[in-house]
Amino acid sequence: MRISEAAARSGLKVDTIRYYEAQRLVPNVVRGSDGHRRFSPENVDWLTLLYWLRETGMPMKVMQRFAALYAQGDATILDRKSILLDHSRLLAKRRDDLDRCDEILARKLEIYEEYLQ
Amino acid sequence: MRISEAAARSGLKVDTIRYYEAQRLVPNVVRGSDGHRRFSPENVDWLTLLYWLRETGMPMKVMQRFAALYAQGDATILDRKSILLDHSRLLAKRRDDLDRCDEILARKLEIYEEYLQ
DNA sequence: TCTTGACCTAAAGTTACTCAAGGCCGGTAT
DNA sequence: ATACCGGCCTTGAGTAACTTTAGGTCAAGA
Repeated sequence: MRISEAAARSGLKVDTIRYYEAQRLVPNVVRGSDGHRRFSPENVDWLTLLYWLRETGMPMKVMQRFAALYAQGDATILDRKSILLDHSRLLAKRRDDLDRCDEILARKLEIYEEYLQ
Repeated sequence: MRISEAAARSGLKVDTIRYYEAQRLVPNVVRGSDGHRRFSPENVDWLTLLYWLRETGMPMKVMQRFAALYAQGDATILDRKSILLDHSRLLAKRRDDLDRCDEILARKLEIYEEYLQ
């Protein structure tokens, strides 16, 4: 499929996909005879994963390492697993941050209410 | 107190505090006779709030609006309240994103396990 | 007295996009 | 046939939010 559809399906913007490809984050993207990118379902799966990893704060450098491993095939699955497990610990930390921030907001809003009534 | 202590207490870096002040995000910071910044407990409270708002993804522009209102005093509490309520909706969205990402990671890890055993 | 450490400013550098300029190409309306 | 449109292409500049660097002041300790 073409880039606009890959964007719609993955969540990433067209520009971001091109940028990610230039940064070697998206292996195996082939071109049609017109020079346009053609995305396979596997490509789109990968882009979708990148979208969620970025959305939840994985740094570019880690994504690059992850993509390099992915490009090397199944022999790197153990390494990729450990990257995803690390990221899942980061998700837990972020959830804690959200809880902490919620508390702080609740306290502030309480103080505002005192002023308001 | 001095800037390094304000940084330690708020969570922000020294450099970020200076940058935020330059961006008018931190009202009422006074200087000592040596030209150094002096932070009151109220300043530090404010910085801590900024730290958590940033940490949970509030854009700079919103922080600027929020800080401008804060600088104008109690008459703006209703507006500030609505900014914090908006942000708290954003927190909910982010929690959903984390859950969605967790699911995706779990599926990937499951696939990896199949390869690994 | 000399140096160390914490502070200061202004300006350049970095990250991760994002947008703009300019161009190619296939399809459709005139 | 030709004019125009939308979607793709590349390169390069622009942006946001810091972060680092360069260069300087000043008080206190060895």
